[in-house]
Amino acid sequence: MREHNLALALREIAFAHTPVSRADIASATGLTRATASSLVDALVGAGLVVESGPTARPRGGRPATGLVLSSTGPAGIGIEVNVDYVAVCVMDLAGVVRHRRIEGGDWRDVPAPEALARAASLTADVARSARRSGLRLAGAALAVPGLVQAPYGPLQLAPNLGWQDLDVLAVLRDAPDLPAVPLTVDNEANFAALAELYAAPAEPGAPRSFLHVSGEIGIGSGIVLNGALVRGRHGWSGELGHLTVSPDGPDCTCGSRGCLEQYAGLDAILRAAGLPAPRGTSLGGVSAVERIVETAKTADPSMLAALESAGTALGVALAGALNLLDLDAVVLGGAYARLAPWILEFVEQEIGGRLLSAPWSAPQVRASLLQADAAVLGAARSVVQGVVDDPASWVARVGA
Amino acid sequence: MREHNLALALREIAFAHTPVSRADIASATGLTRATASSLVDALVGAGLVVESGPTARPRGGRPATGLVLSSTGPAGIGIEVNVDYVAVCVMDLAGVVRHRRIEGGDWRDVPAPEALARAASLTADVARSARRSGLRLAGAALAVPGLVQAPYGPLQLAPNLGWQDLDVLAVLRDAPDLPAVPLTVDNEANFAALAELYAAPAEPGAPRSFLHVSGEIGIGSGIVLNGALVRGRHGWSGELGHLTVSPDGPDCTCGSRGCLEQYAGLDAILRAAGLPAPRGTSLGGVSAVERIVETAKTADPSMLAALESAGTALGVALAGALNLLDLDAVVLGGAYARLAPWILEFVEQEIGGRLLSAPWSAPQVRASLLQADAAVLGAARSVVQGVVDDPASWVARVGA
DNA sequence: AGGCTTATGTTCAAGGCCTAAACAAACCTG
DNA sequence: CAGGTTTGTTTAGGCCTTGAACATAAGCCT
Repeated sequence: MREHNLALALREIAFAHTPVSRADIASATGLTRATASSLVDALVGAGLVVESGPTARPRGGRPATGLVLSSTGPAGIGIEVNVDYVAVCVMDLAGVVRHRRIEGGDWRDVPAPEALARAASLTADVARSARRSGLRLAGAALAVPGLVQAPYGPLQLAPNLGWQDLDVLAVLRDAPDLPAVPLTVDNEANFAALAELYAAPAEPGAPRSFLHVSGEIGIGSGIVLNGALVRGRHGWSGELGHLTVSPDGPDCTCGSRGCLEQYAGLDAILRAAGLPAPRGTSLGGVSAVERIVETAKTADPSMLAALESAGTALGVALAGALNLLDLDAVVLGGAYARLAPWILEFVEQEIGGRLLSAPWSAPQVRASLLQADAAVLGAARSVVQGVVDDPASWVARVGA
Repeated sequence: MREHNLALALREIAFAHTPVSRADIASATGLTRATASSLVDALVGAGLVVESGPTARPRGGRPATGLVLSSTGPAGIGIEVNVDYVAVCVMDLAGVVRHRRIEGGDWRDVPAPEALARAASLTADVARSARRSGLRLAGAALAVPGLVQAPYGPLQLAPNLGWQDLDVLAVLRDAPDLPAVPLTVDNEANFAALAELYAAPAEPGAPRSFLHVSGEIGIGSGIVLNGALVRGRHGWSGELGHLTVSPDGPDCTCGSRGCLEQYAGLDAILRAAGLPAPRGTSLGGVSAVERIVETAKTADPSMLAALESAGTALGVALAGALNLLDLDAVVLGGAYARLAPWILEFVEQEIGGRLLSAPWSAPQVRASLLQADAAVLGAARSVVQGVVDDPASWVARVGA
């Protein structure tokens, strides 16, 4: 009961981006001002919330004392190991990124323990900085590009890293210097979707359901239904790249035929435009996306045609997802956020034609608000959100 | 708090298919025996639960008094208006169908108010019978074959009934004699999935996620994620029939091309086998499914080929859904339950080849346990389940 | 400036519900 | 028939919410 009400009160403070008063919380939640006061006291005592000074009322009355999320309260660490970089960040309760490290390189042929050791070292580094800033670490979440049994299980397969059947969290935990915090792991696409979910704050109760396309080398996606990630039975949901676009289409590396990846993957786009596919997207050279964007900007006809057919294929796959799930929106993230100017039109056109309900209510299709680092941000956010969703256990942890 | 615990206790009684004791509830929920006792007293007082006599303990000790769901407590009415029949049933708390009426006929060219008036009349009929059996009606749910804004909204489109933009609940409510109970409406495919969900009782906490294919004339589906129906933004989820199987395939009635319905719909199967498509599936004549089953039993080569290609197309679409959602199982319901012997193999084969995660953990693919009346049962079940999920409001309703 | 109005936040008694422990009931075993 | 065991109830205690009164701190009006 207390547990539930603490979460209720904290959510009001978290969702509002301006300071709220105890009275606001009371009227928004239906609780008494007395109860709201008591809840807020507990939250302040646990270091989750701080008072931000009096705010004058418009037409008289005692000024309210504003409440905001503490910037010295619990913080979450996001860790992302990807093909051409390792990134780490620390996010505070309010969602502000307080520290970050990124290290480029080609991690494809590096043994997994080595890559994870590097990630652990960066993590230890930001953790020290965070502690110096007065933050208390609530946990860390690892984003990986592959199939993984979220939130604790082993990694099954990360094709682009060349990893397979590996208990990544155990390896990470064994690294020296790693701060002793709870660890979780999930697919980078899921975390990227989570980041998008919280990028544009909305009403507390507003249902938000969307699919976030998250393509770099493969094409993944994260599905958010009513504000919650759909992880699936094993945490393997969102494998958009291997949706069948045409059953007799070109062979795919997965063993199937006609997968979306063969039409709309970055390699496929470059191939279709008659350009050589660079190996990976290393920071040193010119990345695949850059290459495509540059060429598209010159209005190169074969590139524009390649993007049109990629957008069309993506639209076919997304129309399928929308027919199945009746979502509010589709968000193009990752590489597709950059390519949106050239593909959005075709994606929308295909969705308009193939989605049964489109004539009544067409879903929104838009590019992501975030940059390429959506996954790290989402990972860190997942930790922070865990505290916001269940403040009672944090209160207990601090008390002990 | 009380609200939550009442639901907790009732769920224990509902999920167990043998009588449970107050002590069982206490140990299963972690509450005290005293609290469990108090909760049970409230449930018994509200007529939701009855004691079923003492049950001896195996190794001594005081015998427990068994608790089961009351068969004279609240009951739900399910109403289904479909192309060739109108069906109504009353289900009690335990999930037993206590009364039912079905009326055949061809409702396609009948004006909507007339069909709904007929449904209302049948409903009033079973409601009287139910009251005579000592049941109290908690509500009624209407299943319709089309896009509808669940759970209260108007019907947008029911192509096979020829209905469009109609507030079905308002029409139904205006019918004379209709019992004054809360009304809801949803797609028949959603209700059929719900019926399947509760057909095979499982552990209370066990996550159950599956897609239930529900084809009669069109191909719909209901998606259950972690034991809850996914209704989507407007309640339009599960439109499996218009998933694109091949982007350049045959034109579909929906305006798109290459929809699953054009490959695996009953009409499509008959066409592919060289048989004329009967109009609808009227009870008087031989239905489309019957026709297909009969022909397939004679091992007619063109029919077998038609079923193979239907199964393959269905497999392609289902593999897409599974790649997106990572479900536990796919259940073939409606007409496809009957056709399972001839198509299951091809559906599984296609899923095995196209589902990225299949090598690690292949989802179950099976025929539905229920007959064609899954939708009515599911509709009635939705009402019953509403009471089980929120007993507190029923307790309040009875008290008032 | 002083009183009135308005709104916030706190204090305090009352009640609801859960917990823990003791107690009564009912059956089996030897 | 006594001892053991398990169920269900009773009772005292404590946590948390409620509702109302009260204190605080402004703006507004004369």
